[in-house]
Amino acid sequence: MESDKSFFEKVYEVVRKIPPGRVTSYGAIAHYLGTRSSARMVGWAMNQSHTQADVPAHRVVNRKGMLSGKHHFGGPRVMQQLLESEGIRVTDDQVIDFNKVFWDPSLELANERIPISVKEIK
DNA sequence: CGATTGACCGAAG
DNA sequence: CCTTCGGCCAATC
Repeated sequence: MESDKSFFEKVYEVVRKIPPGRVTSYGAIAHYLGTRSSARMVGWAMNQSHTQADVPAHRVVNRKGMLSGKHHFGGPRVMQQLLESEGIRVTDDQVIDFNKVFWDPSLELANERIPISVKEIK
């Protein structure tokens, strides 16, 4: 079972499954892992994500769709460029149409079917 | 070992 | 919309 894997490893695994042109939030990942309240740990996992490979951390933003961790990519421009390169519109450190590009692991991975879930963001 | 910090979230005022 | 607060847990000081 996944019990062998650390919390961080689970986070990395989910992040790797984020399809191009999509983004998710720390809370969504935390919720998917069953630790909704530990969204901060997801952030910490991303901080250590540099130790892992193929972890598109740029597809993970906070619940507002803001590029909160852009400074951790080696430059404040890197994250935005990576997202725009995937077709995601970013303006002023915020993802445009966040509700449309939002990818919720607890929904997409649970059913393993067609993506695109129009989730309402407050 | 105690206190602080952190790529967060949600509720309350 | 804003700020403040509590919670959660690991890494760092």
